[in-house]
Amino acid sequence: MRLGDLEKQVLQYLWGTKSADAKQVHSDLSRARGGSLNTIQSTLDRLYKKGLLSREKLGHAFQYSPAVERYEFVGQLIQDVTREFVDDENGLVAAFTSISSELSESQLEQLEQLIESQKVKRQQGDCE
Amino acid sequence: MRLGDLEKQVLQYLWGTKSADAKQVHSDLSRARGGSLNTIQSTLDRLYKKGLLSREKLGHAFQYSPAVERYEFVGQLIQDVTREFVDDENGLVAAFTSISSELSESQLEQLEQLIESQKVKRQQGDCE
DNA sequence: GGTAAAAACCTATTGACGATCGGTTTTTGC
DNA sequence: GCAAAAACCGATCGTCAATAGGTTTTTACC
Repeated sequence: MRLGDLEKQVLQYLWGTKSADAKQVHSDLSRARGGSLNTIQSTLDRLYKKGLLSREKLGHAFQYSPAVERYEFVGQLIQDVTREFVDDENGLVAAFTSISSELSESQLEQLEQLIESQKVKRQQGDCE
Repeated sequence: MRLGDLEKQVLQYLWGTKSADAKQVHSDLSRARGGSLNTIQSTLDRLYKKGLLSREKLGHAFQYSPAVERYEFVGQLIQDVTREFVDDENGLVAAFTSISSELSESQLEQLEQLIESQKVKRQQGDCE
């Protein structure tokens, strides 16, 4: 999934506001960077076609909102990039090893809890 | 850091063999996909200029080898992609949350140990 | 030391793709 | 129905990877 700079900005914007039409996005983003409404429109359209945004006719214009949860998406990208460069099953863990030294105390703490709760979740009812 | 398909293949190849010259890379990779020696040469050169390979004149030809450790590199990519889409400090952890459900039992185990050893490492001598 | 082969290097050309925007069609509201 | 707004189409530009031909440089051997 290749995203250009503007696409990223727009996506970020929508993660922040949850929902907006082209005009809104343009008026907020163009403040800092200029560009025409059309550019924003086709960027929104591109993101929509990539499945990253959903849209709905609300009155006159399309109302766009993120179709993917922010951290879901980043998680997906992480898995993509891992699979892309690592064959074996434990590549993610290996890559994480090299990251671990740069994590803060509290991040380590959070991760530990995350893992713990994941393990608990599996012991009791392995639903779905 | 944008890498094309061939660049990835070459990088993977060199992570596997540790060191090779253009001719070797070409003869091994072209078996499956064809392409000229020149293509491999400029791909190696591009990767070298990106800092992903190092090279050394060995006899006549350049001997290329990875300048980055495989999992270091993937770890870097993970951090890049995280920073790119997440502002706050805990983005990586949040993204990891969405990944955690897809991890195997043993992967969770490994991560837990990794975190534990990292914590221990910090308690005793917080060197450098 | 001159010459032929090999390697490095330079330089297009092609193909994707994002960014940008002009122009046309469709929709909407009065 | 008509004017304004929005959607849609298409063209151009810039970037960059892939590819490979051609030229220069290096190497090795006689």
